[in-house]
Amino acid sequence: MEAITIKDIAKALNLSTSTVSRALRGSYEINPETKKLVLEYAKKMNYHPNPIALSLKENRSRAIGVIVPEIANNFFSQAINGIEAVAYDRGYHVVIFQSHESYERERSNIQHLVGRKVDGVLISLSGQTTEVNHLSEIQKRGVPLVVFDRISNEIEANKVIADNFQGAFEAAEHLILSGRKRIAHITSPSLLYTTNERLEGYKAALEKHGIPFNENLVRYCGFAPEEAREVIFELLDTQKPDAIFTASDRLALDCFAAVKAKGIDIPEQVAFIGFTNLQVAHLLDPPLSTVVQPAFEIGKTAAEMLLDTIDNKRNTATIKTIKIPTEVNLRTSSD
Amino acid sequence: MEAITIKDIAKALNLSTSTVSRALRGSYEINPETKKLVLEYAKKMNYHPNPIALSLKENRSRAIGVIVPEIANNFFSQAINGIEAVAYDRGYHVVIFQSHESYERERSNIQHLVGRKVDGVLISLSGQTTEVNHLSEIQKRGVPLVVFDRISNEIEANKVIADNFQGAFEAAEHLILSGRKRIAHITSPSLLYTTNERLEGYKAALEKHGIPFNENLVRYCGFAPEEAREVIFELLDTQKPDAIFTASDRLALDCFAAVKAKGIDIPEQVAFIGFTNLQVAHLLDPPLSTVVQPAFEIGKTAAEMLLDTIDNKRNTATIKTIKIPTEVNLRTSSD
DNA sequence: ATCGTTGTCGGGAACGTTACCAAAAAGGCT
DNA sequence: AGCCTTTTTGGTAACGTTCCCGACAACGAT
Repeated sequence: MEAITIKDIAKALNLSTSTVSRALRGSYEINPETKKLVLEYAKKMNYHPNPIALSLKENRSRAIGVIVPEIANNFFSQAINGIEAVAYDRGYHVVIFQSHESYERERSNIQHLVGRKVDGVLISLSGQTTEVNHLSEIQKRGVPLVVFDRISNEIEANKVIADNFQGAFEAAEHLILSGRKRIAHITSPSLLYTTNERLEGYKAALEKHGIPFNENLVRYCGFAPEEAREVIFELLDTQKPDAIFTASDRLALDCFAAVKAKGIDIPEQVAFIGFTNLQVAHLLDPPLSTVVQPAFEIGKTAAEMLLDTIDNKRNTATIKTIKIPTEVNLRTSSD
Repeated sequence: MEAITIKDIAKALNLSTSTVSRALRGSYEINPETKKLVLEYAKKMNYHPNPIALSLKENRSRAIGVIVPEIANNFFSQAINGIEAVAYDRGYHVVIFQSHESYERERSNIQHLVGRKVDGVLISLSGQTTEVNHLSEIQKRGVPLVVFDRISNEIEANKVIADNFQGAFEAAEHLILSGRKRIAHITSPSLLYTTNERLEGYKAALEKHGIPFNENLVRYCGFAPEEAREVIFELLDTQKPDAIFTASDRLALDCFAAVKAKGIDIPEQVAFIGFTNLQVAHLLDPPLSTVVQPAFEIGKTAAEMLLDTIDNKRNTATIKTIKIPTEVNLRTSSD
């Protein structure tokens, strides 16, 4: 069973395709009776306009593309839910892609999206992405772009991020106030923007409380599965921290597991606080203190910005970075 | 900056579009020198064929669609990773959609996918889906379909599922062997196929060990956020179970939280085992026993089946259901 | 010299849709 | 009666690509 087209309708009703087309979109310049005839027949035959033909003609698709490193990451899947909520409301479809932290995949995804004529792109950069030519290129092609969470200073676009500095500051300060002195910070590769923001927050808290910054207590950790475990073991052995502040979902879990595997008591020997969106943080042993990012709201805000520029409701000349507050959830792991 | 087309190349090189087209796809009947000329110019100008035009012409897109209830569910995001792994290898893009457990959204997603001429669809049914006309319709249109995990008996298609019966059987049996008598089963809405499979496994284990099946110990629970909590509270109060076996990620977490909130000791008072793909099961308090489904492998297998039928490497006349073994991971919550 | 063959290319239609330009009929105006 | 609007419809090009068909030259064979 093939899909019915405007031509089929035209033939069946002895009309021209242009008449049918206009009737279907309710043009004023068409006889009400003809219009009714066409609409009824279309309904009966379950006619749906071919979106591909429309895209080819109009150079748009009524869909926006989203690229995230990993949907298995709770933060990103929640952000996507925020994006979908507003996009769906405003009549846009959302096409989801994963870069799997690979720069190559990210490029390929971008290629595919612009080829498919998405009306805009929302992206959170992969951990390997060090240059952003692929992004400025689609901007040159006129594709609206909003970067969220994993942003880069090198790209001029609207951006939405959590207040990483503030979150990290509060987390570190809390550890300090509970009497910890050797506060380690385990974080993502240093080329990520969020990494630096969080590091700065951490440093600021130390400085405020007169604790000298000790480079040896900071570890950058890539995305390889076994890497985190090794990094944390080495850190524990050589630096003997009395607190750990981690910078992401993934790292929090890996570190948490590693510390427990070593038989170190949390929070007695080492206090722990993570920057994460885990929904199970309160069910862990012990319950994990977290800095939570408003993932859904970040997605929602980013999508709104994007759709506003697409629909020309936003001044495209001025770009803007929206920062959304984080929230600190203290539980027993950092007591 | 607009994308360059075959016409542009033709004009620039004083050739016809047909010649350029053939040169680009390396047709034998084209002068090697002309071919070289065209290819070099195309490369220089960064030419990429317009996939939309191709789709319109060829009625296909080199993309497959995936519809899952919720990507925030670990099982599904892992399954998607399995799907992407094989699709990427075989030159197909993967378009991800969420039904959010809504039948309407599922229909709308299907519509969008066939409109966009995906070459095949992988779907895991929403919790609200009771009839599958939207699926048989796309089959009639010739779109290959594979259903995975959340399958339905009413649709005739290739299917991939975990061995739910076996997993449930082993879980229940383990609880029985550890001396539990009143084993509750909290599960998803009864119209889901997996629900029944797991229920049957649970029943079979009871029967094997001479424990009469008690309907009051079984609870079906929808997808509303607060529902699980109420259901489990009511169950605990009225039935006093000494063990709970839950049928999904979501339910396991909600129940786990509810039981702990009530101050009931796990596993002392109530043993607990979940059917889940949580990556943090071993970090919970106490570590959670689970029946894990090979999500990645399920996705991989389903995608392979789909791509095989798309590429005509598979006999489309015979349909098949592949069942993949589950694995039971015993931890302290069920001691 | 004529013919068929081979190699190389261009023209046009088609995929489904919309937009522009005509065209025909009907009606109103002077 | 002649002309100009208005209403309603049809024809065609265009979006980017491929594919079928035909054209034309060069070439060897008869």
